[in-house]
Order: sequence, then structure tokens, then C-alpha cells
Amino acid sequence: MSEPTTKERLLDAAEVLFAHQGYEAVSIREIAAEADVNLAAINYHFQGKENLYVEVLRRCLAPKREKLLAAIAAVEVATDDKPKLEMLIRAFVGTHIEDALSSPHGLLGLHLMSREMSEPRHGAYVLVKELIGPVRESFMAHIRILLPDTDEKKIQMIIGSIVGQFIYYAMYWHNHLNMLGKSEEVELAFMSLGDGVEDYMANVIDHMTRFTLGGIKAITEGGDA
Amino acid sequence: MSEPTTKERLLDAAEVLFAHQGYEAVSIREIAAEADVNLAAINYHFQGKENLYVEVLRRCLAPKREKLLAAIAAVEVATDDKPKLEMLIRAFVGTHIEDALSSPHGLLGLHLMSREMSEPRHGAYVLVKELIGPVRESFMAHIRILLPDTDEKKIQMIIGSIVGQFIYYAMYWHNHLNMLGKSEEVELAFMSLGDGVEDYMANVIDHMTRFTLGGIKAITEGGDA
DNA sequence: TGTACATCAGTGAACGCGCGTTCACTGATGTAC
DNA sequence: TGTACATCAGTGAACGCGCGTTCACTGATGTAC
Repeated sequence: MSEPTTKERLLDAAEVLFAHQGYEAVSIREIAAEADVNLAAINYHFQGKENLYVEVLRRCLAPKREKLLAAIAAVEVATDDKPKLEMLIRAFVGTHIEDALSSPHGLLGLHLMSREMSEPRHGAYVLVKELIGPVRESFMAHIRILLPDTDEKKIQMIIGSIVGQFIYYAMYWHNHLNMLGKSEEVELAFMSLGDGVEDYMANVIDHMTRFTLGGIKAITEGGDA
Repeated sequence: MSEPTTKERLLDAAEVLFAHQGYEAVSIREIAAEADVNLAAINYHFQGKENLYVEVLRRCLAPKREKLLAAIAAVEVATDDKPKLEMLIRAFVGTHIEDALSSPHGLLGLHLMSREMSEPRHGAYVLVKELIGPVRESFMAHIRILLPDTDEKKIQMIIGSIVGQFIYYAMYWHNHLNMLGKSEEVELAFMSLGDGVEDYMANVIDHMTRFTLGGIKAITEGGDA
């Protein structure tokens, strides 16, 4: 492949920095230095820091959306003799976790979702809605079919419980990585983290799938209230 | 009561601002203006913005810890003919949610926990460990007794699932409030929010208790893996 | 083929602003002798 | 009781710094005639 253009190098550098430190904590001087590019090039190519951020997000949320939609759709065509609800939950949770922990792209997307959750600032959150919204719709549609007698409110709460969990578990891993570098005397580790990222992901996916299925069962089988 | 001192007014103003906007987004000029106090008074009384933040946190996390420890302890002395696990979960989740949504104190504490989760910056997170750590220990000890044959790893994951959920639900409400003011055309509302904060809290506590109990059942009754 | 002009990627230096912080100061209250 | 000094809460103005952004510019490539 040919060597990346200035614009691409800026996007690459910005992605890593934003993913690890968040929007405000990164200065465009850092980004320019990391990309080995002139400071003014950022404004030349992106007309400002904000817009660079949006472009970085667009570039990392789009593949995430495709992966998730594909994973959800794959459940549809699976053989009928397996419990579809479990497959659906595992596909949704697994794809999210793996995407978030396997690449800076994924980490950034997650960081953003988490960030927008606690402070929905700039136009960035419109992007989140735009790119992640369809995934949510698709997932909800499948859940509705698999849990036909469950009212909308319960379904929304179930999804809230799932999203809350995986954001927490993914952020937990992310912090673990960050803390390793700083090596202060304090330990963040509430949970043991398993043996490497592969091990951690497998544990989390398995736990979340079982826990969530149990939760759904408890929510849907009782009387409505 | 006597009129609050300059120091107290600074703490009060800083608490509200930090709780709603986070640490970096608030300038000490805003705080001083809101407290109707001279700018330099912040450094006179607190030797810097960072330390003011820490003092605000200390003031709001300490009562939170006491409430939570009391709620957990209350389960211990309850009559024996009720399911203790459900009481414990409900007490933990309910106290957290109610504290977080009923006062700026609580909201700030939650915001911090969430913030430290995604970016464990300054010494503030040491405070979180110090003040919230004992709550976690107490909760875990009770869980261990109620689920005697469950290994430590599973218990840690269960707590992760609980904490992830309530941070998500509390932040969701918080964002809802923030968005109301801005009134952009976009809607944040993935979930319907119920009729006021009382209604929302009741719904969330009920949902989370049932969902979590179901999840715990599913995790603990199957074979180990 | 040669000249004139337009477009475009990239550059170096500076600008203006808001930030947290500092400093010399005031005026009131308390304390020692 | 009176004087001298120390302590303390609070003040107004300025400082230095890093930030995102702007501006005039260069040099290379493409296009028209």
C-alpha cells in the first residue's frame, strides 16, 4: 500500500489519542506532533478540532455498526434447534466487547458512547444516534419477536441493563490498561482480570450472556407490574 | 441558622457546578461568580481548584457511604422469613439510585464514579476507593454469605453487572434533565422515563432487583465454568 | 510548445483568549505586656 | 488601659501559559489558449 496521506495520518493519530484520553484532554498540538504533521494542517484539512473529532468518530463508528448489524442478522439465518435468544444476546454482547477491546477504533467508539452518556456535548452525540441507533432498532426488533408478550417498557429496560453492563466491563479493562502505565501504589483492580485480553473477553461475554438470560427470564415470566 | 461562610458558599456552588458539568468544564471564575465570592478566595481557602474538587467530593461521598453501609446492615437484622438476597440487592440498588437522583450531593458522587471509571485522573479516585471501597467490601461480604458455594470470581462479576446497570440508569436520568434545557431537535430518549423522578426511581429499582436476582440465579445454579 | 493563471497541500509565525494561579495589599480581630 | 504586633479573611489586579485558530506565504501540479 502507498504511504498514508497527511489527512490519513492525522486521523490515525487523533483516533488513538482521543480513544485513550477523551476530547478535551487532547490538544491539537499533540495530535500534530504524533502524526508528524504541521500544526496548521489540522485546520487546513478539517476546519477545526471539533470537526476532526467528528470525522474520527464517523470512521470508527461506521464499521462498528456494520459488524453489529451483521452479527444480529446472522442469528436470523441460524439453524432452528438452538435457543435463539441466547444466540442473539451473545452475538450482541460479544461483538460489542470484541470490537471495543480489540482495536483502537472500537475503543474510541466505546469511549465516546460512555462519554456521551455522562456528558452529551457537541454535535458528536448526533453521530452516535445516527450510527448506533439502527443497531439498537435492529436488536430491539429481534428481541420483540423472541419475547412476543413483553411490553415495550420492559424491553427498553432490558436493553438498558445490557448496555450498562458492557460499557462497565469494557471501561474496566480500558482503565486497567491505563493504570498499568502509571503504576501508582493504589490498585484499581476490584475484579481479577484473567489472563490477557482474550481471556477477559471470553469471561465477560460468557458471564454477561448467562446473567442477562437469567435476568430476562425473571423479568418476563413473572406477572406484569 | 447563621449565614454560610465564604468557604461553605464556595463548596455549595462548586458542588452544583461540578455535578452537572464535570471537573474540566467548570472554571473557578464560574464558581466564584456563582458563590458571589472573590476569585482569589478559592486559592486562599483551598489552595487550588483540584483541592476544592477533592473537598467537595469528600463532603458528598461520606454521607453516601454511611447511607449505603446502614442500608446493607439493616438487612442483617431483618426478620428471617423473607428472601435476604432480594432485600440485600434492593437495599444496595435502591439506596444508590435514590441518593444519586434525589440530591446534587448524590448526583455528584455518581458523576464522579462514572467519570473515574472512564478516566481515572487526579487524586480524586483515591477518594472514591477510600470512601466507596468499604461499601463494596460490606456488600461483597454479605453476598458471599448468601451465596456460599459461589467462587470469588463469579461474585466479582455479579457486582460488576449490578454497578454497571445502576450507573447507566442514573446517568440516563441525569442526561435527560440536561437535554431538557437545551431543547435541540434531537431526542435522547431511548427509554420512556416514566412520570417524574419518583416514578423513574421506583421503576429502575424494581427492574434492577428482579433482573439481577434472575441473573444471579442463572449464574450460580448452573455448573461452574 | 510555451506562457499565464488557478488550484491545492502544506508551512511558520503570530494572535487573542480564557484559564489557574500569584502577589501585594486592606481591614478587622485577637493577644502580649 | 494603651500600645505593638500577629493572625486571619478577603480583595483587585496582574501574570504566564497553553489553547484553538488565523494569516500570509511557498512550492508543486493541473489547465487554458
